[in-house]
Amino acid sequence: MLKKGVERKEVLRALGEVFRAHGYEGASLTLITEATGLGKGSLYHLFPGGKEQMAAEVLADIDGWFELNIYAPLRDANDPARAIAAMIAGVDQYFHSGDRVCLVGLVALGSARDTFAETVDDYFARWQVALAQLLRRSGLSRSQAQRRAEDALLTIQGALVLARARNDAGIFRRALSDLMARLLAP
Amino acid sequence: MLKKGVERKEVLRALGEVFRAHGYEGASLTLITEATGLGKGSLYHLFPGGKEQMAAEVLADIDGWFELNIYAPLRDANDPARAIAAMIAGVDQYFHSGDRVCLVGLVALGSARDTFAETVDDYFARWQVALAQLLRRSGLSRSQAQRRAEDALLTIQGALVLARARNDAGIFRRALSDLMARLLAP
DNA sequence: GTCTATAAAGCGATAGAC
DNA sequence: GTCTATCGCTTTATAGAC
Repeated sequence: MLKKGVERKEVLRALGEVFRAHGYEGASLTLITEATGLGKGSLYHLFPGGKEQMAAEVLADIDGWFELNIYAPLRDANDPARAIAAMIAGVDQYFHSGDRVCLVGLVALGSARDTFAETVDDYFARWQVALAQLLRRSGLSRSQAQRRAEDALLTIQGALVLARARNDAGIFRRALSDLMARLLAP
Repeated sequence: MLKKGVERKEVLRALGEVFRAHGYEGASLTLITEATGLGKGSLYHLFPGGKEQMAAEVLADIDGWFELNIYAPLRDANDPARAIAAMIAGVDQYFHSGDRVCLVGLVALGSARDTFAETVDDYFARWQVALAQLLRRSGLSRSQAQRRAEDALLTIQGALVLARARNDAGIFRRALSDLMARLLAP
């Protein structure tokens, strides 16, 4: 029965890609059955709450990934420069160097925003706090650290939007590179 | 018959708000009839191409606004500092200090991106060129100017996403304020 | 636990009266 | 130029066989 958990994870990954590609509104059950290889019956057996539950679990899964791979390392870090470099590398990896959209940002812009408002806010809030506390430890004032962390989050989101709009992954790479320098500045 | 043009503009404004609120996919004809006060018959009389034509004309209308109020002033400016301040003020006004989503960015993230790819790319490309040329005239190198203009566009988009995600318009105000300083730096 | 069949509602789009 | 009625299709969701 441990297999169940593993398989669910796999389904969530596939669901995530569908939501990323078509948005919450645009991700129809037809598209979802194709992406997961599961019939509607199986899907509603796994997710009795339907599409909303699917999206909620996908968002929770994403949150878990960032908690493990981004937020926690930020919190536990001793060396700010190394930690920031690791964060940037993790972000670059996660978003496939700008090819992959941020589902949390996408949900925030759409009409599903209200449904997932708390999850969306939490995702960014915890990121910002973890990063700001690291920057504070590196010598910045409380307000400087907070403002710089805000700038980091916003830069990543903006780079993802612009890279997609202009179909130029270089935008994302350049933005991350500049961001790292800005975060490490004295 | 001049009235016709005026009324069409009004319909396009209403359409724009529906698309902004629900995205291209989420903007159903029911929502559109409610927002415009027009029945389906009238809508298809005005826009024989249906929803796609509606969105295309809304995007063209937005493009026209930016051309007139942002790009052209940027191109014609003599005083870079004044021109950048004017751009920032115009952006702040247009996006209602972060309360209003950027439809072009929203379309870029969704699955309608391919349909409107050229329009979306053009919107950002012309903005970047106009801004970069101004920065060039203010003494920056070609690559510096281009990179800084890219940063400006990406910052605005990211600020809109994050402000909406966190439901905090202050994020947008702060981002614009910081951006102005960054653009004017030597 | 997965499937097919189907329900009920909503979708974009069209026809035709006025 | 605007309306109502309606078409054909797709949507989410359910029921029941296996």
